[in-house]
Amino acid sequence: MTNRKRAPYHHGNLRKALLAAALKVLDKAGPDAITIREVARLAGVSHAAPVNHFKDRTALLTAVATQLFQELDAVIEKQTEKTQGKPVEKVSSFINALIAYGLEHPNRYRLLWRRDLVNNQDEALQQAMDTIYDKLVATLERSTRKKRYDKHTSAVALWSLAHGYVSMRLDGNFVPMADTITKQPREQAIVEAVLAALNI
Amino acid sequence: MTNRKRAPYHHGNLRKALLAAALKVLDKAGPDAITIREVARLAGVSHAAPVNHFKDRTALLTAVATQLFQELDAVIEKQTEKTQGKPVEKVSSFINALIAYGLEHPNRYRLLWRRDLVNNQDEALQQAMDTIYDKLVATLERSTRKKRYDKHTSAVALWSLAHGYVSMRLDGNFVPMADTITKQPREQAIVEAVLAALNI
DNA sequence: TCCTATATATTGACGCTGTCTATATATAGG
DNA sequence: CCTATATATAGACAGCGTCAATATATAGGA
Repeated sequence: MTNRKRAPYHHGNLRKALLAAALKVLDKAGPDAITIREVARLAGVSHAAPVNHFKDRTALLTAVATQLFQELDAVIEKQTEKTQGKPVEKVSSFINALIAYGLEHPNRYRLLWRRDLVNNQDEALQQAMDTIYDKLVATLERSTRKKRYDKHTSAVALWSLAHGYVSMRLDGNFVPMADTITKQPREQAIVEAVLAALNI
Repeated sequence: MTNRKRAPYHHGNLRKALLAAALKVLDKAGPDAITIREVARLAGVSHAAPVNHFKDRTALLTAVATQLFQELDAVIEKQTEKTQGKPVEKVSSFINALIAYGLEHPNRYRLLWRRDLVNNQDEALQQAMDTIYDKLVATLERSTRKKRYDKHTSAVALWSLAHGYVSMRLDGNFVPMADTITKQPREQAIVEAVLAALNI
């Protein structure tokens, strides 16, 4: 009857230390730079110590990604909560928070979508992702205006737009510029356009 | 005065063979599976032979990516050429061709946007990418309807939407389904919605 | 308090990788 | 024919993930 949550034996809390080290490496050098041996070094343990907490590299990255999805959820929650007004304002806040998170934390955002690096069957990971998507759909449902498309089409459109935009920005494919007609920041213009098209 | 284009000495045309092998590995196992040693094995040469044609792994992947961008350009060109009608039809064809390519060639599409694996300063690569984007902007310019947003905002919106949608689909985040209101395939609905919002 | 089962950590090994150096060989062009 | 050059090989090195064997610290029952 050992309790996983209690401080462990030798290191103190190696699991937490490894996650912290992985996050540090991630922010500095990107997803591929997270190696078992490097995080072990940063935590001050041998290269084989992490296996007691993460069975392989994929498990470590899955845990990091799960944590980041929860962080993203919290950030979005905070932004949408303080937004007053019509449902469209809530949805707008949601999408803008998603975009802002990606631009502020490039490598964290990159890991979120490197599905080849994580265990996609992991329940905690799936739940963390689903939570966010479900909240978007729920927010869309608050809008009572007559829609041309169903709620999932709207969610997919907004999510795709935001994800595509952030991805391209992080890849350096387009620079942040204002629209020459509306004078808005480009990302604001495209989100607004899609919200209007969907009649949110 | 040697001519790079002529058949080389020992292998015949190792450069071409390496690129073909890399493409084969890519389709089967994804970008990360392309290793110098594996493509050398497939080409029947020693592990150090490729260095004469690609100075390192990044150079090899850059060449593959450049080739794929050219392939994508050709596919889009073919689709838009045979599309008759209003400018909006041309733009629609362009975006649909982009989406179709991604869904048909998942690993090729993935490599295109793995900027960490290629040399982003490579001129041929940049040119191949720019060619495609420039064609989208040029196609948008054919439309004479009064726009709410400038051509780059429109291009960014459409490109982001398509890229985000394909990325999420390839990650298995949403399944292909019809919109329950319009009965259209989801990707058709979202592209149509954005085209309408942009007044193309 | 001691004893033992278990959780945790270390050491060393294996095969894989990219890349470098030294060496070998085939071809081109004078 | 001869030499410079392009191309290919063989071997080495460090870093990686992972596994097996071993060591050690802790928990909980006797």
